[in-house]
Amino acid sequence: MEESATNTHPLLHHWREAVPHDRLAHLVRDAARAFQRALQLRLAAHSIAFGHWSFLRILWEADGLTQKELSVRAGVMEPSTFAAIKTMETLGYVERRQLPENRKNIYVHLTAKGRALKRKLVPLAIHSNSVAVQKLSAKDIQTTRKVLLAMIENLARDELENEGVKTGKPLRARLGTRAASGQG
Amino acid sequence: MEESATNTHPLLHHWREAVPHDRLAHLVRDAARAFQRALQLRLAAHSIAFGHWSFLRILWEADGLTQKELSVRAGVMEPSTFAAIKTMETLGYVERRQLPENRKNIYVHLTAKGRALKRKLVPLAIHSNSVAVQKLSAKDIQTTRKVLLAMIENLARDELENEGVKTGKPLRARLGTRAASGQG
DNA sequence: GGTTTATTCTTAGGAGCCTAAGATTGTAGG
DNA sequence: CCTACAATCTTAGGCTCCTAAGAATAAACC
Repeated sequence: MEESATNTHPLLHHWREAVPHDRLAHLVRDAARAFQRALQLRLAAHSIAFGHWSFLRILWEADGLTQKELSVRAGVMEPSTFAAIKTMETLGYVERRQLPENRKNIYVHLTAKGRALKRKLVPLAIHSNSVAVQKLSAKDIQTTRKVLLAMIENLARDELENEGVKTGKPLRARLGTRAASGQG
Repeated sequence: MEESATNTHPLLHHWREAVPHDRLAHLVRDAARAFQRALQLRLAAHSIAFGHWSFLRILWEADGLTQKELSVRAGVMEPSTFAAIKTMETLGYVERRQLPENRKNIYVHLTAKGRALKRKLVPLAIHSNSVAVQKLSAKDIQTTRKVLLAMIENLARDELENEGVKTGKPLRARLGTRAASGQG
């Protein structure tokens, strides 16, 4: 490739032609970054961190969840949630409350300020998604959704199965029950 | 959702049912993380950092590239490449060389040690990919590839078009020429 | 030739996510 | 009750990637 066509965005590089069979992971990765950049740029115009978006969206639908529940729904580990929620508390988007009946759990509640963001932010996400799916058929999108979901499940299942068979570290049984059924 | 089914891997949470139309970005994101986890676990058994993998693979195919060229091919920014290559140099996988004809460029060359990793590491990636595509038809995979690529291009094009129209920061023209043609 | 501009590498600092391990609180069993 | 275990939050530190800005070099222009 000595052509060196007009250089564009890094993410656009040479996907167009060189797509051997083992590049699927790269493609998914690049797509994820493209999505993140797109939304991040729009959120930045409102001074919202990308990492807060996921939690805001969950809380708009279900206020008062614990950090643990937020972690599960956002698909991230507890420390990630903890850091994000702490910052969001500082920014005045949420409050962290304890109940006398269970002082272990921290219940996260939106403030009026946090609730008000919904109206501003949701359209940004919708727009990003619209941009992404331009000129693509609903059928192909649906197939992609199915494939992505299946890959997530395939990889998660494999990880669970390989639990104790690690060459290096023991890794402990940190993933809980092995409930991955089959295909969806 | 007070059900609290047997808790599984965070990435598996509630994708199965709740997939409204604006969750495509999430799905792509989760898939990317699943891929990363899968490969990372296997690479860790050989004490290879996930972030080095991309560069090793590029160098196996094209040794002696500059850091800039590596950045473009890996789809990351220069500082990311710089940090990775520096570490890889410390680990003895690559050497950084300068030529008298152009003292600005740094040419990155694999060492014997770096070259030897190929035999060990490539099978790991192939296996990860095989796991991911289990039970999926070649046709659906192909569609997914097409859709992901189109989304990357759609989002990149949009970013370029919105270049100067930022509400917040000027953002400068850091993306170079606006070469995004049309559809692929 | 000398000044401006562009390219490339580098430094500095931050966001988002992770694992490992500690602290606290709740639960179960003897 | 009191110990052992489990669940949740928290701390500490690391990895990957980013933007912004500085430094060095090359290329372009007058």
